[in-house]
Amino acid sequence: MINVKNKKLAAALGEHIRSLRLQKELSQEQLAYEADIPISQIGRIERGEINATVSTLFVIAEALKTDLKTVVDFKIKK
Amino acid sequence: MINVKNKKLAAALGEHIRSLRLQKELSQEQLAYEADIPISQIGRIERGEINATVSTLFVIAEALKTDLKTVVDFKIKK
DNA sequence: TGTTCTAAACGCATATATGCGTTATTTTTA
DNA sequence: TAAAAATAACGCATATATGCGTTTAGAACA
Repeated sequence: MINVKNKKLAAALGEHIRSLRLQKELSQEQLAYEADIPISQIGRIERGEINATVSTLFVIAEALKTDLKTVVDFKIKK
Repeated sequence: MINVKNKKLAAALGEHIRSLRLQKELSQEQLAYEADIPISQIGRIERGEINATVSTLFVIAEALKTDLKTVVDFKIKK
C-alpha cells in the first residue's frame, strides 16, 4: 500500500474493527477462529497495513455477530 | 475467486452498486472517471467477478456521493 | 446501413491481499 | 519477578485485485 489516502482509510477501518472486537471481548485469536481466517490477517487489518477485501470484512462481520454496514461505519481522520 | 460464498457476495455487491449507479444516472465510464479508477474495474465489480477492496469501494462511494455504509447495504441471495 | 453509446470480455503486467508459518515484543496476570 | 496470554512483526508462496489497454457485442438512433 503506497497511497496515503488508502493508508488512512485502512488505519481508520482497523481501529474501528479493533474497537468492535474489544466490545465483544474477543481476542484476535478468537475472532480469527470464528471468522475462519488467519490471525495474522486480523492483526494486519487492525494495524491498518492492508486494504481488506469485502469478503474478508464480511466474515469478520459475521464473526462479530454484526453486519457489513456496522463494520464500515467509521470516520476517517484527516 | 474460487469460493462459492465469495462469488455470491461479490454478485450481490455488484448488483447493488449497479443499482446505485443507475439511480444516479451515471454510465460505468462516468463513475469510473469520478472515482478515478479504470472502467474495467467498475465492470468487473458490477459483474461480481472480483472481491473489491475497501479502498476501491470507498472511492466508488465518494463518486456516487454517498458513503461506504450505503455501498455495502445489500442482501445476499441464498 | 452506418454511427454512437454502453457494457462485456478479453489479455497482460504489477501490486498486494491472503494463507500459513515462526519468532519477538508487549501486556496481563499469578 | 516469572509465567502466560495477546499482539506485533517477520518471511514466504500463492491467489487475486488493480491498472491499462484492445476487441467484441448489443442497443439506440440517425
